[in-house]
Amino acid sequence: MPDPESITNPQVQRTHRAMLDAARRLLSDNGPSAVTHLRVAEVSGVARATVYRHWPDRADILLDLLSRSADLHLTPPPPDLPVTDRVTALLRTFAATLNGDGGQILTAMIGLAEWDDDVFSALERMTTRGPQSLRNLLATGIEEGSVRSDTDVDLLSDRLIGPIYLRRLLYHDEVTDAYVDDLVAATLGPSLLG
Amino acid sequence: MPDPESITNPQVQRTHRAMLDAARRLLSDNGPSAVTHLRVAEVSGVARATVYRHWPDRADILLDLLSRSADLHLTPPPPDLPVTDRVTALLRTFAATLNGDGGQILTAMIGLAEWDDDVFSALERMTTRGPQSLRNLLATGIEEGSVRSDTDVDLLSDRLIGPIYLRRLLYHDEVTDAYVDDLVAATLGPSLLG
DNA sequence: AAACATATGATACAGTATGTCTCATCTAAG
DNA sequence: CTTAGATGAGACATACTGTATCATATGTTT
Repeated sequence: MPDPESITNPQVQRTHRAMLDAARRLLSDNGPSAVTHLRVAEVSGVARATVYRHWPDRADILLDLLSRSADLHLTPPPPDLPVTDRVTALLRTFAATLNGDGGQILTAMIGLAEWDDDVFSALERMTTRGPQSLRNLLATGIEEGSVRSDTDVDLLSDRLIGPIYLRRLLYHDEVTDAYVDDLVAATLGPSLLG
Repeated sequence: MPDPESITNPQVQRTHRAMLDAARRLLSDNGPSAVTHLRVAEVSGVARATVYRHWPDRADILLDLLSRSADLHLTPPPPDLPVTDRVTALLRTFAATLNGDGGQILTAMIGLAEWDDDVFSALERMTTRGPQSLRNLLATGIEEGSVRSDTDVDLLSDRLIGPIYLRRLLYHDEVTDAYVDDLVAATLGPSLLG
């Protein structure tokens, strides 16, 4: 059985990567229920026993896969722009990730996290890092005066991210840049009038 | 095999209901993957063959269960109140449903709809009725002048519902009345200043 | 009340999936 | 070269899946 944390053996790295790639494809094509030891073995070409050696429990495969993919790429943009523009840029990259593979992975995690605490922990790590950088950005805006000072930062973050999630996860609509622009304008715009 | 649409036979009604109750409990306790013919038969006390007679495919059980539960109770409140108060009342009942069983069922549907078109159709019916009554309410507000006329109704609906979904589905936090109140105040409040 | 139609229960059956084990072979590292 | 560890191939028992059969129970009709 290979060491789960620091894998130095290149043979182990190869098989592990091949199996994870297969699991990723299975998840993307057929959903979480398709990610089993048997099917991962079939798709990856690795022996079934080896899949069990790496992940004794079926949920471990998904958790490993999801933990590695749990990056929504909500990196803060360069600080030489107005806050509202930086917020827009941040949310655009976030929406782009949701439109791509991130949306499916997030969907899978939401469906599993309700009944699996480990998946929920991974989901929590995945969904707190992004909003945090957004909150920092909004806090900067409040200091600058470009965002209303009586606005709750946490709620404001929810109001910017919530509609984007809604559109992707429930409506299965692509989140366009125009949608993000309108959302930011409607949410942060009126503050300039106060 | 019983007629799926108009069941008049009381015997069929009994077994069908018993099996659906078992499926509901299994879904709530252990998630969609636990809703199988075998386990529904065990929990309900019905013979396994009978479960197959009612739903030949495993997904049909969930789809039947989800379609019946797909009511988010987004009923419009009495029209003798200001629009913003009616919006608040509407969203409060919506949040209450999400806090209860509706949240788990919706979570299950989101996780399945990504890879099952039939579930997505059911999800679509479930998530369009509610926003529609909200949109009608917001349109009334625009006519009255209590909501900014330059606001896109669809976007405004998303901005009110999105954060509520976000809080329940991703954060697993209870959506309190206070949260709804703050959300409505922040979203519709500034319009009064314009 | 009797006769008919249908749904259910119980069981059997083959096929497949799951989880564990063994051992020969292969790979990596000293 | 030698040794430790990982993999491949297969066996094995168990459980789950999907279908079929037939006796029994239930509902409907005359």
